[in-house]
Amino acid sequence: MEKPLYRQVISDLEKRINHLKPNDRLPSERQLLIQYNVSRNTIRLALQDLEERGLIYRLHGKGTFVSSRYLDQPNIGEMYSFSEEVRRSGQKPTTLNQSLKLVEPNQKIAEQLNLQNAEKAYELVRLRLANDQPYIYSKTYLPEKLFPSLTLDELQGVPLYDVLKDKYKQLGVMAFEDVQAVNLDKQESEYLQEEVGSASLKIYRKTINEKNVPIEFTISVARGDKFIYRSKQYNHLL
Amino acid sequence: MEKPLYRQVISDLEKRINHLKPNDRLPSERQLLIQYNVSRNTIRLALQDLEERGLIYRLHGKGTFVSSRYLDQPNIGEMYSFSEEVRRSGQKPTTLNQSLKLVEPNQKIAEQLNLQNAEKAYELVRLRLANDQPYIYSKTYLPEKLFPSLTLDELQGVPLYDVLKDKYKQLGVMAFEDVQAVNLDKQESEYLQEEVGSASLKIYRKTINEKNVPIEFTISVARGDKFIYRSKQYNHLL
DNA sequence: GAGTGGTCTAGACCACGGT
DNA sequence: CCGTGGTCTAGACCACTCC
Repeated sequence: MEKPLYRQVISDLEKRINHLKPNDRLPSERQLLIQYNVSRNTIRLALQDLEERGLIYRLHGKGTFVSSRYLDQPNIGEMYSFSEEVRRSGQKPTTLNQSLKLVEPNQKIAEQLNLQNAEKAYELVRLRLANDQPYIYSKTYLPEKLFPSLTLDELQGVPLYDVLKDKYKQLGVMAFEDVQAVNLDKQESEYLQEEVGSASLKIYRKTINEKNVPIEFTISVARGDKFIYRSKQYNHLL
Repeated sequence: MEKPLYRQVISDLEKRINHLKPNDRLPSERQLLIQYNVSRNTIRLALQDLEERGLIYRLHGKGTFVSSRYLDQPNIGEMYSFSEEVRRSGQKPTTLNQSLKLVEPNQKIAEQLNLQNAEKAYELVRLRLANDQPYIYSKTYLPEKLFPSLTLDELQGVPLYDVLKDKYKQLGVMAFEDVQAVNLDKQESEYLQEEVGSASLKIYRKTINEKNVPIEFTISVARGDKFIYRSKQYNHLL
């Protein structure tokens, strides 16, 4: 059970790219298919992956080039880790796990997690602070099927993703996020210690594993005056 | 000069998806290649695009399915392709180019565009609408150095990025975006025909070319009740 | 076993950029 | 003109899911 060919090509090209400088040219697709002894389709699968992830860019009629990445903020475009971000900015992150309950998901959540009939989900409520000031209030839903007998205890002091990965062998490989501006309602304003009506960010995130199965769905509310959502977009349509 | 086959398949499949419900199953790839009379490769190119954009998901051995949406409202996303996104959701996009002026940039903008001393920048003010309703009010700054003698005329009816690319040979390969929630001030509320104080999204975008030179900086304000910012995050730790 | 998506081959022609 | 990436074909076998 070998790794797919195009995955091997990706790994090798990544190494080669690390030894190159931004805007250096890579060998042409026809040269690469000889070097790796694979078909052009396989080369293009690999290059497409590298392009999507922003390591290279291609110019029709000219060639394939190394992107100038890592030049600005290093963490954007990657999966978001609140604690790491806060620490990076020199502040102290705190996570208050407020409750963990097994619940009957409403229709919207069941849809997001692809739950059938009466399948249940854990609801984890958290409040996240930086330097003891509230930043984000969030509710995370986890399919019971994938995480049987989850307890609040095992989540204390450990990043959620680590528990999902190490204990339950569920690794998130991609996340879709929708960001919306909303005015805070009464309950949210109490948690975030901010006035009712203040602008804040509502973030919906669905994380999937390598088999495209949803492993987590989170709805967060973040203080608008303190929180900035950053992302990176690549060529494709530009 | 036809649209590529797989693009036509994408357009058609998007229409079909709009008439389906989340988690509905699409025909198999082998059924689709008969329906469209193309090769499997072409079908897979189309499906891959739809999957990347989060419209569908595929499960090995099971099939291809319609993704669930986070929110009920028709979602418009992706700053950099407003017109396409709007068209995609079956609405009519309009762009009102309100003014184009050569200005002395303030410090923040000069910083973002790497402008020296007295170098100037064009300020392009635009209002973007879907079905004649205002969605986004934006100010775009373009270095005069890169786009000498830009005129409002040449921007009419053409996507901005096309003009930058075709006439000035400036191709954006990457964009950094910061998204923040703000309460609308008086002027913004007039443009967007929304109440003062309503939550809205403020989006700062810097686009760079293949040489890592900033070619554009845009500050946008988008109606919070209509606009959703969508992005995808990867786990780079694999 | 039948049907699905995932990987892979060996060709072909087109569109674009530069000489 | 040649070399580049972009599109496309018609096959093949593998890995997974469900019955």
